[in-house]
Amino acid sequence: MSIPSKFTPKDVEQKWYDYWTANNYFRSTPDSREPYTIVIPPPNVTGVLHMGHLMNNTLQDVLIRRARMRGYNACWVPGTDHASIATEAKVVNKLKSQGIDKNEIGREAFLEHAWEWTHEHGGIILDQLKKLGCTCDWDRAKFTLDPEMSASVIKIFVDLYNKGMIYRGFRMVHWDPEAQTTLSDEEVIYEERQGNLYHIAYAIEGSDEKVVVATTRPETLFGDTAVAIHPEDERYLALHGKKAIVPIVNRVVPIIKDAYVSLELGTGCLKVTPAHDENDKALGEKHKLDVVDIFNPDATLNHQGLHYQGKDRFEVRKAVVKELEAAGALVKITPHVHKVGTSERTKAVIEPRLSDQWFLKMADLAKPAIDAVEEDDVQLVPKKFINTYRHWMNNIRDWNISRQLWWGHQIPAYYYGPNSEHVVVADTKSAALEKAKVDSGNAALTLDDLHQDPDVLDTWFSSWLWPISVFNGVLEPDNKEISYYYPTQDLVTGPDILFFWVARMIMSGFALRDEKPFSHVYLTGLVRDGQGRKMSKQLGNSPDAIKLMETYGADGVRVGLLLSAAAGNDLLFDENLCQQGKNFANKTWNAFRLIQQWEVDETLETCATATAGIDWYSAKFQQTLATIDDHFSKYRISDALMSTYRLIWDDFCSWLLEIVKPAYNTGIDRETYAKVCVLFEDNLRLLHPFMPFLSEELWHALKDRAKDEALIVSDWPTQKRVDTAILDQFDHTAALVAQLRTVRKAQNISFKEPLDLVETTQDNISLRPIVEKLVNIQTWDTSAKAPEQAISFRVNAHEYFVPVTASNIEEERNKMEEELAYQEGFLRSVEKKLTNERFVSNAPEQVVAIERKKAEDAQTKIAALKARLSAL
RNA sequence: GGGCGCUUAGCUCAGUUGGUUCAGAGCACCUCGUUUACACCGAGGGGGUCGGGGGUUCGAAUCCCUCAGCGCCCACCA
Repeated sequence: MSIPSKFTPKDVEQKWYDYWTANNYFRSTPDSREPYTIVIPPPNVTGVLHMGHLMNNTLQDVLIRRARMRGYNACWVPGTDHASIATEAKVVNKLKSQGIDKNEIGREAFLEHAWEWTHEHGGIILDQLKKLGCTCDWDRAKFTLDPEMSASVIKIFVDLYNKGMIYRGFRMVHWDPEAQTTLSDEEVIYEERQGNLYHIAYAIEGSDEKVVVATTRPETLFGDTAVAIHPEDERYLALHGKKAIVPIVNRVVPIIKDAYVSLELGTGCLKVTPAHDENDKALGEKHKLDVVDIFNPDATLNHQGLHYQGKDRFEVRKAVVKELEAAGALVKITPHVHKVGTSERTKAVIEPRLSDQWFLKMADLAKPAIDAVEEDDVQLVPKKFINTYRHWMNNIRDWNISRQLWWGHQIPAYYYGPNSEHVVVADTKSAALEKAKVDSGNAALTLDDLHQDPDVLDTWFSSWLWPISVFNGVLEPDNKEISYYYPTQDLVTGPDILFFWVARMIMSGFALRDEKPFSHVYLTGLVRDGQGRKMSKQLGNSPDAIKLMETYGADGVRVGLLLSAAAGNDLLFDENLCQQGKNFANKTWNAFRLIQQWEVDETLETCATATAGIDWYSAKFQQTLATIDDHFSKYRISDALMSTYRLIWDDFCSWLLEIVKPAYNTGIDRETYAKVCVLFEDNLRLLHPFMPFLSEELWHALKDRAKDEALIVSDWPTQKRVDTAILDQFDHTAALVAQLRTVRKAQNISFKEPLDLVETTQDNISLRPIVEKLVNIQTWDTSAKAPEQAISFRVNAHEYFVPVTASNIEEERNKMEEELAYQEGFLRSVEKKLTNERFVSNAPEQVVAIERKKAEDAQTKIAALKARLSAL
C-alpha cells in the first residue's frame, strides 16, 4: 500500500487545473444547450486577491461547476476593471516616490506609466483565481479599457447625450482634494467625527452691535457673502435691513432673511458661503449673492484667503480661530459631533465645490429597474436588500459621471469657439468636427479648433455596461453571443456595491436591451475577522489568500469560507474552518484509501449485511440529494455543503463503510465492491463543486473504474424516488446500535466479547444484520421473555435486554427509577393538557390525538417499568 | 433625524405557514478507545427558561406591543 494517509493538495491542484484547461472544459460557445451564465464582478486590474474575492469567486465557481454538471452550457466571463481613481492614485504615488509630478509630465506620458503599471501588475489577480480553482472561460477575459469595451462606453455616452439624458451642468459636487477630482454621491462616505462649533461675532455695519454666527468651518469665512437669519426670529428683528462685516476679510455682506434658517440650531444666525456648501449655494441663488471660491484644487486657500493663501484648509482653520480670538471676535467654542464626508478611495475629507460636470439623468432609468426587482424578475438574495434598493432607487439623484482624472475613458465631448463655448459630442474627433461645422455653419473649422474634454468617465460608467459589453452587445446588439448568453443567470457580489454597480447594471439592462441583466443577485456578506472587524490592509488582519491556500489547500479554503457564509450575513473568518475543510478532504481521501485496498474475491456471495447497508445508503443518498438540490435552489450554499459534508462523513464513512467493510484478511464480493464504488463516485459528484481538486483526483484514482470523462463534466445525480421505509428502519437500527454501544461502555464489555440480545417485542427490522455486525451480537432472542438479570432499554416501541452478571443490578435499578419518575412527570403534564376543556375543544383533532397517544405510550412505559422493577 | 435588520448551546449559525418529527447543526468541550482507511480518527456524552418585560392564543423561538444591546443603509442641516 503506497497511498499516503494524508491528502496533499499541492500534488494535485496544478495537475488537474492544467488538465481541465487542456481539455477546454471551461470554454463556452453558444450551442443548442441552455446557457447558464455568470459575469464576474471585475476586480481592479492591479489588485491582489483578498478574502472578499475568495468568498465571492468560490461561490461563483460552485454555481458554475454545478450548472456545468447539470448539463447547462456554463459560461463564466472573467475580466478586470481599470479602476480609474484607485489605479491613478497608485500610479501617482509611484511617480511621486520617483520625484515625478503627474502634471509636469503631462497626460500622454502619465498614461504610458499607467499602462506600464497595468501590464506589470495586471492579471495577477486572475492567476490567483486559477489557484482557487475558478473555472472561468479565460478566452473571454475582458478589461474595461480594451478597445472594444472602450468603444462601447463611448457609444453609450454619445447615444445617451443625443437622447438628452446626459447633460453638462454647473453644480455643487463632491471634490476629493487628494485625487483632485469630483466624486459621485455614492463615492462619499460620511463619518461621524468630533469637531467644534465656533461661535464668531460679526460686526454690524454702522453700529457697535455684533451678531454671532455658529459654524463648524471658520476657515470658510473668506467665502462668506451674507449672513442669514429667520425672518421671524425675534432675537434678530433689529438686524433687518442691516449689513454685517465679515471679520478678517472686512467684507460688508447683507443680512438676509430666509425661513430656511432654523430657530433652534446654533445661534439662529448663519454665515452663508455659496461656493462651499450646497445649502448656502441655494440661498445664494435665491438671494442673488456673490459667489467667492476660496480654494485651490488641493484644498489650500487661493488669493481670496489673503495672508493664508497657499495654506491647507485645516491649518487655516486653526490659524483663523487664533486670529479671531486675538481680535476678540471669537465668542466661544463648543464641542460638536457631526458627519464629515470622506472619499471612498483616498479617505480625504470631501470639499463641496462648484464646477462644470457631466451628469446622467437617472429618474427614467430607475423606473423599470425598480419594477423588475419589485416583481421578482430580478431576485435579490437575501430578500432583505430589496428595502435598501427600493429606497435608494426612489430617491435617486442624477449621476455625476465626469472625473478630473486621466486614467479612464476620456469624455467624447469637444469644445470649440473663441472661448470654447460650443460643444459637440461624437464617437470620434473627426465625426465631432463634421457636427461642429454643421452646428456652427462654419465649414472652415479644422481638427485643431476642437479640444476634447480632458475629463474621463467614472469607472462605474463602464462597469454598468459589463453584462452587455463583455458579449459586445453594445456595438453589435444582435450578435450571436449576446443573444445567447444575455440575460445572465446569477450575479454574485457584495452589498457594498449594490448601488455603485448592481442597481446601475439593472438600469442599463433595461435602457439598452429592454431586459434585465441577470435573474438573481446573490449578495455575500462582508468578511470580518474574529473580532468582527472588517478585513483590511490597514489593520493587517486579512490573511494572505495565497498562503492560506498553501496551508489548507484550495479545497480546504473553499470549504472553510463556504461553511459559514449564509447569503448577506457577514462572516467572521476563522482559520479553523479552513482546517475543518482540510480535515474533510483528508477524511474523504481515506475513505478512498479504504475502498482502494479491498481485494475482490470472486468466490464470495453478497452478504445480507452489505446488501442492507447499500440499500439503505442508496435511499439516504437520494434523500440528501433532494435536500442539497433544494438548498441550491434557494442559494443556501453553506447548507448544501453541510448536507454533503454529513452525507459523506457520517452516513457514508461512519455507517456504510463500517457496514460493508470485510473482516480482516478476507476479500469482498464483486457486487458489493462495485456498488460501493458507484456510490462513492456519486458522492464525488456532489462534492465536486465544493472541492474540485480532491474530487477530480479521486474520481480518476478509483481502481477498476474505466473512465473516459472527467468529473468536472460528468453528470450531477438526478433525483429518484426515496424509499422512506428503509430510512425509518435505519433510524431504528442506528438508535439500537448506539444503545448497545452504550451498554458495552457502561458495562465495560469489549467489542471482541459477543453480546446476547433479548427483545420482548417482536422486531421485524430487516436491517438486523447491520446491528449484528456493528455491535457484535451473538444471539438475538425474540422469545418475548425478559431475562432475570439484565440491562434494559427501549428503542421506539421496542424493549431490549442485555443479560448481565449481578454486579450491575443496583445501578440498573437506579436508572429505571429515574426513568420512571420522568415518565410519570411527563404523563402528568400531558394529562393536564388533556383535561383542559379549552384545549380539547379548540385544538385540531389531530393535535389532540397526538397528545392522547403520548399519554397512552407513557402509561405503557410506566407499567412496564414498574413490572421490571418489581421483578428485579 | 428617517428606514431596515439582528439578538437561539462556549463560538458561528439553521429554525418556511404558531401545534406531532421543535428546541437543532457544525465546531469547541467532556469521557472512553492502538478493532489493520483516517488521532486531520472512532464511539459515547454534557450543554440553551430561544435578549428583558408585557400581550394575543387552548398552545409562542415563531404573531403584537415595549425596553435594552448590536449592525447596516439613507439624509445638506450651521
